[in-house]
Formats: sequence, structure tokens, C-alpha cells
Amino acid sequence: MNLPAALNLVESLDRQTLGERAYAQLADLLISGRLAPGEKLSLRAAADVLGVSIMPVREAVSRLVADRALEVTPNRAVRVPLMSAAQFRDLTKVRIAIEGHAAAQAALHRDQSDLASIARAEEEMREESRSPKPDLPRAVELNKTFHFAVYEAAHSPILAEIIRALWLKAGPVINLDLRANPERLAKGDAIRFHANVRKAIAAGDEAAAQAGIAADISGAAEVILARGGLAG
Amino acid sequence: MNLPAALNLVESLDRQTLGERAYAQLADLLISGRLAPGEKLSLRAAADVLGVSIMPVREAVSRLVADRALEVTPNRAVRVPLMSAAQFRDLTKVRIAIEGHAAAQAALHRDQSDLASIARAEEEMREESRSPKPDLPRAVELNKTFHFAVYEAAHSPILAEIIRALWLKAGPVINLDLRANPERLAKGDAIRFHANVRKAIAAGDEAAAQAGIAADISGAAEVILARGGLAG
DNA sequence: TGCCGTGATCTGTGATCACAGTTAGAGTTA
DNA sequence: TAACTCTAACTGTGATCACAGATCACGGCA
Repeated sequence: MNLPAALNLVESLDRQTLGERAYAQLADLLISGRLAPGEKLSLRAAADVLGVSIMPVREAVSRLVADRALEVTPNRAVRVPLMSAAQFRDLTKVRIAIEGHAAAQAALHRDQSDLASIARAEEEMREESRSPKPDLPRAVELNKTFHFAVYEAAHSPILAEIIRALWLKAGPVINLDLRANPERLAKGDAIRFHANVRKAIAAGDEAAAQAGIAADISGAAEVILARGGLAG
Repeated sequence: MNLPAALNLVESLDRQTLGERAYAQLADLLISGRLAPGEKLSLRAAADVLGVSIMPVREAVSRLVADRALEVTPNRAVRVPLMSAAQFRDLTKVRIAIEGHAAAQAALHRDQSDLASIARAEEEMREESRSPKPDLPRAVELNKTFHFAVYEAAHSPILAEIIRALWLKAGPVINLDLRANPERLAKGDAIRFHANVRKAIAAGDEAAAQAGIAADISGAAEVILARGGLAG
């Protein structure tokens, strides 16, 4: 009973329950904006699509409901919550405070490997957005990769987890919009802010890193609010 | 079909599922520190205690696992996560940043009714802690009431929700300790900090409100860390 | 033609059963 | 006495069934 635990290791890695897999899939749909606010979700239909019974889906959905990333209405319907302009402004303020704080911490605590992955993520997104025919889903994914490369550099698992929960709420609004309206990507605001953030973190400049993330978040939020498509 | 919706109202209020009730009960146990880190929890046993089948408990537990307030080990055992000193320091830093921010926002956005409930909570806790024989569980509850009165005054539902999740993680460590070691309560540090916070918020002094909350949180954390009872 | 009642179908919630894996303890052996 | 083995009871996970309530389309009435 003493194989060098190598098998033991691979076994414990793919040892994820169906519920966790379902959660990961649904969370990805939300963060990347492939589920729109107000869109309904049926447990049984989702279970069919994922090829499992409804039990794993129930667990995944109850987790997402706990995070307010989904809601179940009084009429027993699961849907992506609608967000009012006021709620979106609140969410944006909180994101600026917390993600800005994380960026400042990243400027203080980043190591070389953090800088490398931030730089790589920034470059990949810059290339994609300068392409004549950008792949929007990929751009959304790369944007997420860049931001989380920054937040990981703060070396605070708890902070990273909180931010992930915020993106679960913001994804359906922001990334859905980005997919539908690529102009902002073409305009290159995000690219500029990202470059500033990378430089600030590399230089250890807390304030600039915080300001850069804040500008990026509020820039995207203003586009959404200006469009005026939010509920109530 | 047009009763003035009065009946409609009462009905929609008590419309909570067994799962939600189970969640509320378990969350309360965690926040108030009646469940210690490392303590195991059996779904079936909990279901018996709560007088329901295991289904509602499963939903409640999966929510708490999503918030990292509980964890299920690879051996299929649900327990309150053990916290290393490093993790506790990370949690404390994040709490200082976020709860401090909330206190600052409270100083900016509080209205008269916020000030009234903050003052009431502060006074009740001061009385309890000055009593010759303080009721510790009640003191823990009053402390929570005061803090959340402050955070509610920031008028940011999202921020309040995030802080609630942080308390879910910190409760088993901090409040368990407070129950076991009442000296800190007797010493009156918390009472002094609370008074400062109340005054700062009433005066609209962001920085002082933030500093007061930070001092309260780190004061409690230092006691825990000094005791040295944390894991790994 | 427009409206309302009605039933089939779908919703999430809860209970129960089945299963594989772990744990703990009694019983046995060295 | 100590260690080892094996079994019985327990663990969370998943599937399936039952149920009350909501939805929606169809058919009949005005």
C-alpha cells in the first residue's frame, strides 16, 4: 500500500463531484455573459444538457443562488437576476473599492511569476483586440484572465474569492453587453488601462494600480449605463 | 381578485422553504461561534435535530460550502474549516479593508434612522459588558448587531452581503474564543472602539470611522493570534 | 371576435432509496 | 497486553418518485 502516492494524486485531482462540475459550467456561463439577465433556467432542462440527473444541478444552482448569481422567484422559476440601474451602480462602486484594493495589494506583494503572467495576459488581449476581426468571446475570456492575474498577485485567496463572486453578478450585465457591442473593445480604452495597471504593478505603485483598475471598471460601467438598457 | 393585497403580503412573507430555514439556523450557529473549527457535522444528524429530512440540510450545507463557511473533506466529512494563522491573518486584513470601507461609506451616507439604530446597539452592548456578570452569548449577539447597524448605514446591499460572508468565516474563530475568554470583553476595548465609531459616523468623519472599525477588528484578532491556538 | 375557465404540463421542493467509500469498534490472534 | 482483521454502521453523492403550485394553450361561452 505504498505506491509513491502518484496515483493517489491523480485520483484526488479528478475527484470532483458531478455537482461541482455542474457549478463550474454554470458559473462560466454567467461570468462570460452567455446567460442574460432575466433569462430563465430549468433544473431538468439543464440536467438534460449536462447529461446528469437534476440532483447535481440542484446543488450547483443552490450555490449560485446563495451568491445571488441566480435567484428563484416566488413563482418557482430560476433565473438570472434582473439588475436595476441603482443596483448596477452599487455593484460598480463595490467592485471599484474591492478590485482597486486588490490591485494595490498586488503592486505591493507581486513576485516575478505574477508579473510574467500579468504581462502575458495583457499582451494576448492587446493582440486580440487589435486584430481586424476580433473574436469577442475570446476577448471576454482574455479580459477575465488579465484581471484575475492581477488579483492573484495580491496573494489573498479570500480577496480573490470575493472578487470571483462579484464577477458572477457583473458578468451577465457587462459581458453580455460587450458581446453585443464590440465598439468599446475597438476603441481600446481597456487596452490602455490594462497597460497602465501592468506598469504600476511592476513599479510597485499602489495608487496607480488602484486608479487604473478603477478607471477600467468605471469606463465599462459607464458604457452600460449610457446605453440605458437596465431594468427598473 | 382585488383584495387590497394585504393577505397576499402576509403570505409572501412567511414563504420560506425548509432549506432556507436550515441555512439560517446553521449560519447563525457559525456566526455566533457555537460551532468550533474542525467540528464535524453530519447531514443526517443535523436533519434529525432540525426535524426535517436531509434534503433541506443538504441545500443549506452546499450553500455554506460555497461560501467556504463549511468544507467537505476528501473523506466525505462535513466540518467547519480549520484555519491556519496565515489564513486568519489574511481574513483579518481583508475584513479591515472591506469593513473599514463600509464604515467610511456609512459616515458619508448615514441618515437619522441609521444613527438611531447604531446608538441603540452601542448602548445595549455597553450596558451588557459593564454588567457584573455579563451574558457572553448575548454580548456576542449585541456585538454583531452593532457592527451590522454600521454596515447597513452604508446603504450598499452588496457590501453588506460580502461582510456577512466574511463573518461566517470569522465567527467560529473569533466568537468561539470570546465565549471561552471573556477577559477582552471586561477590558472594554471593544466598547471604546464602538463609541469612537459611532461618534465618527455621526460627525460624518470617514477616516475616523474607518480607523475605529479597523482598530476593533485588529484588536480582537491580536488576542486570538497571541493565544496561538490556530492550526498549522 | 374577445374573454374566461380548465386541464395538461411544467416548475422547484422535499422524501426516500441505493451505492460506494470511510470509520470505528469488537473480536481474535500473536 | 498489544496489534491486527473484519464487520457493521455511518458518511456524502446521486437517482427517482411524489407533490403542490404556477404557467400556458386550447376550447367554450358571451
